[in-house]
Amino acid sequence: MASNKSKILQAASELLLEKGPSGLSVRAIASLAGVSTIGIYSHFKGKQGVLDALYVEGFERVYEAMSSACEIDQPKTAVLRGVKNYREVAGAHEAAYRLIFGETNADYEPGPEAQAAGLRAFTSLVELASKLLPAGAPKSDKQRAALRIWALVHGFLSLQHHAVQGIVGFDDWGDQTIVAIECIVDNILAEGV
Amino acid sequence: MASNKSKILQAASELLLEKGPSGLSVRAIASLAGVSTIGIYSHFKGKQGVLDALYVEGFERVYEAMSSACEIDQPKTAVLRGVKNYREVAGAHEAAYRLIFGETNADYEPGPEAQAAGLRAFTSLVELASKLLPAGAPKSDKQRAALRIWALVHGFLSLQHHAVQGIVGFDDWGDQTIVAIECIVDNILAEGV
DNA sequence: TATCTTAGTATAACGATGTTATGCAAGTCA
DNA sequence: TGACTTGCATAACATCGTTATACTAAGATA
Repeated sequence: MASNKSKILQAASELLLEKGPSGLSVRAIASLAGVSTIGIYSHFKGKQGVLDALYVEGFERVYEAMSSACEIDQPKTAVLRGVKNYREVAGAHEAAYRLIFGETNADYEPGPEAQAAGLRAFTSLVELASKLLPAGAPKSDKQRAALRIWALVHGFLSLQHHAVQGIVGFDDWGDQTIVAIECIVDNILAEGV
Repeated sequence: MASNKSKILQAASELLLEKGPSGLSVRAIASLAGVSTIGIYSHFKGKQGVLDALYVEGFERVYEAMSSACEIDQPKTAVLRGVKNYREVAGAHEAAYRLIFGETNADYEPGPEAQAAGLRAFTSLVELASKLLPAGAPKSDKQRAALRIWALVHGFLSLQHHAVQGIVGFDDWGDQTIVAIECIVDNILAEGV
């Protein structure tokens, strides 16, 4: 039997997906989970706690997407695989992705555990990007390479999620992302960061 | 004498800047502007209308940043100037920038006028990016080039605004953006899109 | 056994939010 | 003048996140 705690998380996830951020109220979560509103406060630290849990879930998916790509030996192939994985995760769980990037609740600030999950995900991305650099490259170089890749991939996703979608008829966001990433990756391989 | 309408806008802008999104309540705006809450509904279409006005303001600044860079003849110099202008605008008006990218109020969806302002800004960006392509290049190619640049610049800004700021000690976001943009620009100049 | 502590729940309420119904004052035009 | 629109103020509405209070059930301790 599922615990009330897990039922609350499940309900919150469903609501965020189907009703959007504005439908994610404490009362709605409690009602869908079949508990009283106070349950949100006994099992989590209020709405903030529930959002934190979803935030962690979201970044853990990113972590796995990067880690699995890390297993590929060939550096460029591994990075491109990671980018595709990242886009798949962001597409399949758009609500969680928006939460991660602060587009869900302006008041929400991730708590310590949530930030730790973000750090783990970023670390796995740095590890993936490091494959493009010499083994002994300094940490700051690795981070720079990772950020360059992440900025580009996330930038495309953010524009894609944004109203620009309506402005410019465009159906090959994924291909465009890959082309641009290849350009950046080749540059890193050739010149470092 | 300033009209009540302009006083409301001014108050909303100040509140968003100083108190953040959560401080931007209808009552707070009205109070700071020295009008009654109902004034927000006679002069604008409620909170949505005020946000629309700020949204338009924000995109108009982006438009100007792109247009002024367009006056530079040398293509690469013009684009780099545009990127620097864009980052300056986003930095000087971070609250407005976040509003534009949906990080302020999850419920808010830009109305028709706001979307039109966004389109104008994007058009000026396409015009700027077009300098990198042959004069007769198809519109879709120009849009692709513009999106590639925009995604990278915005991606860096979004990560910079994000919690990543705390995760990775990093103080040369601007330089990193320029380096990556140069890579993309050179690639477009050499191979098209 | 009897009492105490603790966790989880339910009800109801608090303050704050966006919005609106009602009423009033002033100006405009027939 | 009389009918009308426009702008404002007050007060109220439903909903939001949160919490104070009280109750139940289980486990621990004497």
